[in-house]
Amino acid sequence: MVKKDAIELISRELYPLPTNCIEEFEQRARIRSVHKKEVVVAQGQISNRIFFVVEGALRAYYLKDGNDISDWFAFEGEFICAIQSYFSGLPSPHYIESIETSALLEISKADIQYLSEKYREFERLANLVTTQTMLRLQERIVSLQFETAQQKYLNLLRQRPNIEQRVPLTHIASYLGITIETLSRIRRGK
Amino acid sequence: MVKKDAIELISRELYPLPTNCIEEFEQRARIRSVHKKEVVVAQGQISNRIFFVVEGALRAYYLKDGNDISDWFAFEGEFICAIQSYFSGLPSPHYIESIETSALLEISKADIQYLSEKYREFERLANLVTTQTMLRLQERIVSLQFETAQQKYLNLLRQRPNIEQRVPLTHIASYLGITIETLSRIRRGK
DNA sequence: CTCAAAATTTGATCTATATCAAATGTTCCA
DNA sequence: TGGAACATTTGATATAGATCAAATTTTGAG
Repeated sequence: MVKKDAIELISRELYPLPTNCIEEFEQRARIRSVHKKEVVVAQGQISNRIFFVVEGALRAYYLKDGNDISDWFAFEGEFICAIQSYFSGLPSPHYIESIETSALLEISKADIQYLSEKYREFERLANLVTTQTMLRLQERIVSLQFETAQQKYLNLLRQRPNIEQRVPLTHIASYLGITIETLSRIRRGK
Repeated sequence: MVKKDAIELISRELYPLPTNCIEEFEQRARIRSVHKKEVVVAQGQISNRIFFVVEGALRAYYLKDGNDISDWFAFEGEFICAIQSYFSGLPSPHYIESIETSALLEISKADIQYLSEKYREFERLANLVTTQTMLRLQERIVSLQFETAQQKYLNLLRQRPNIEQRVPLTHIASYLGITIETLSRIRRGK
């Protein structure tokens, strides 16, 4: 069963959870299938959910002066959420949308709080996800701060070697803070 | 006494800690005075310490092609650490240095782990710091990703209205990902 | 399959910001 | 307290990457 498998995967890969915790996790989480381009969180919405990508790919993006700017990608085995809304309880500046037909494990903040309260291991797992996210954001800042368009592109390819097979170049360009035209020219030259 | 005051401030502002926890925290943390420009963490060093700024100001920076690039500022009431080294246990790419004569509350990862294990409240406090750091990094990415030099500067001033009184412009410029000359010209025009 | 819509590439400019250089202004310690 | 070291400003020029425009390629709904 997909749900149990996903939770066991999380437990195995991130932080081992005791059996009862896994069971309660299973009761409170749900599996959700989304088709390509489906919007999972809309801008302006208050979202208190975290999504774990079981299968497929999603992205978070926001609009700046009408332009679609990608801010985060999540593939199998990764988490995604409307980070600002989730932690502040305010409307999300981000959209979250699937890039491919995907299967998600979805869980609410209330359930995360309940499980964290009850199981210390769960709390630790949740905090591990936060810490890893923080470190990933830190890396990205360094990349955005002073690298050339080409360096940022090569950097991304190093971290996510097959992103080009799964994500349209438009999204990759905005994620890197450059235009599609510039990305295209960089790719030609390499 | 400075140490106790600092810890009580943390407990009050971030997450209330029980009395015994405060006492043990006090036993395990230490107050450290540093003079202006003192290097608290050097690049290449493995640092497993977190610093809370009781008084003064510090910055984290790294060298890229010989250029000094500021990456994080911490003032009274804020935390700073060599984030990558702290969490990975590997040598730090960052330096941490004081910008002013400062007083720091210093605590090691081992002590944080001990206190987190023993006191759930402490663990929650530590995770709160991580979460807030993550959100701050997220904001910064948005700013670096597609804003003009001027927008980034005004943004920073909005978040930290009196940073110019305390931090040399060189450091502000590199923090924003722009040159000192550009920063100077932006300032003239506003 | 077909064809319109969307994505990507290519080309010709433009511009914000970098780079290089030098003139002030400020700091601080011997 | 004088001056060397450092920080900031100002000016002249160069350039990476943006913008605008259009051609080509890919995609996917019917």
